[in-house]
Amino acid sequence: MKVESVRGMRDILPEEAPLWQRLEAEIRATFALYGYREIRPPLVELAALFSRGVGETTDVVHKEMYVFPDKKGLKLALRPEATASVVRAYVEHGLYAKGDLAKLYYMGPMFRYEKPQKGRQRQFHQYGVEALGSLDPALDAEVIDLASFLMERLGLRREGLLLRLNSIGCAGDRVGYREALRQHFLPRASELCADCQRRLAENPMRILDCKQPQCQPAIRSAPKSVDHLCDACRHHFQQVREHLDALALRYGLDHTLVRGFDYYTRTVFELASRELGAQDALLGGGRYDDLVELLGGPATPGVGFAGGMERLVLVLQAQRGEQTDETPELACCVVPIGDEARKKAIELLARLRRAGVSADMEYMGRSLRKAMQVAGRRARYALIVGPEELEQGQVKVKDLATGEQRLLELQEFSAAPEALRSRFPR
RNA sequence: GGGAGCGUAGCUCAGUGGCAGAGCACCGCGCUGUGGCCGCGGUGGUCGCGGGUUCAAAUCCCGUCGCUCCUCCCA
Repeated sequence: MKVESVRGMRDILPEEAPLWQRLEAEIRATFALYGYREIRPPLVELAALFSRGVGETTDVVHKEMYVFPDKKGLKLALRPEATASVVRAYVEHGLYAKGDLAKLYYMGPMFRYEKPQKGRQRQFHQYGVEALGSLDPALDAEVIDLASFLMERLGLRREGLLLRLNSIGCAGDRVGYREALRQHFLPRASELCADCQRRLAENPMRILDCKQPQCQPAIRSAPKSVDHLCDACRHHFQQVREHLDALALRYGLDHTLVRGFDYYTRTVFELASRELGAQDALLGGGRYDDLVELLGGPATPGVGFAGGMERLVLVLQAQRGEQTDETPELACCVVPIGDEARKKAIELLARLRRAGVSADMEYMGRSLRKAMQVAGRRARYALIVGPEELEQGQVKVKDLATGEQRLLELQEFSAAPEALRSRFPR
């Protein structure tokens, strides 16, 4: 049997893990600043949750979802996105009963059966927020502000980002809008690509998304969703834009932005990077005022966004390339000389760790010179434990940055943790 | 889903029919108990996998798996 990872599923190795940890910490801190609390739904849900919530005809559900039967034949799915899961949890646990706005965030792996390439894996990671319970357009703007602020904190230059905005109206508006699109595209069907001819029957809004050159003329002259909004939706969109202006958030209106999931209503937006190549979408989101009710809860509006972590890691890696961080991982490396000293060294090593001094030892049977070399790479200090020192009741501490050496009494290892720790300043 | 390129040592890659290589990394020695520089030596490979052509295949052909890029879709 050949052991290798499954296509599209990759290991995040220790080398890369600190970057992920930093990214995760930055995301959590930012979400907390905006009053969001973490929710951790399971990775596996009933497949029906997504076919109903996200939409049976969406690419993500009908082409890309991992679906499998469990031992009882129950149709399960690895989550392709998390909004449906969060809303399911919201309904299932009656979070609405608290009569307040629920501000929830999540972070974790998602699964889509796609062709892998740079910045796109089959198991990938998303972070996102969901604000459930308010129709306030200020909340739409806040969610966009949050997304934008997070990118700033991660050091993405504003000029490198592109915020696209649109409103696709409420369910009622879309009935009329779809009809208008159908009337527009039907006489031009022969100009459209094969995919779009199919979309014309299934979901004409999808045509707006098409990038095929042959479809562009018909798309450019197509009716705009913003011209088919009811009074309430038009007012809402106007308010969102005013709030964005007040927050000095720059955006471009994109009448072809319709997003890939069926649950969106009214505000939809996307943030892309100009510096990422083909997979340039950083995050996307919008309002979904019908989803809670659709999944069995009371009519409750919602707004949120989700972003991909792989792409942020790519951006952060590019940034890191310019600077070098040479802080050693450990405070101390214990280097014993001889078998007798080694026994004592193991004891001292345990004491260091209990005092909060990160420390490790040579386990590979390397020569003293080699052990010192490794210590020089991994740690700030080398603790040399040899027969000569032990005879005096001492060990030697070498500062590997300066080369200075001093002696340390063995009694010091029995002192208070803070005292011992102070002997190894980083 | 469609198109193109690439898989050779842990890493980066050279080798394009004739003994599988270099640099870096790793280990040892010079320097018997002290790292970073230098020098010398060494370990390490089913040449992604399977089949075919050939006296002979890392090299040519077919298939397959994986990665990368474009397209598509998206995060």
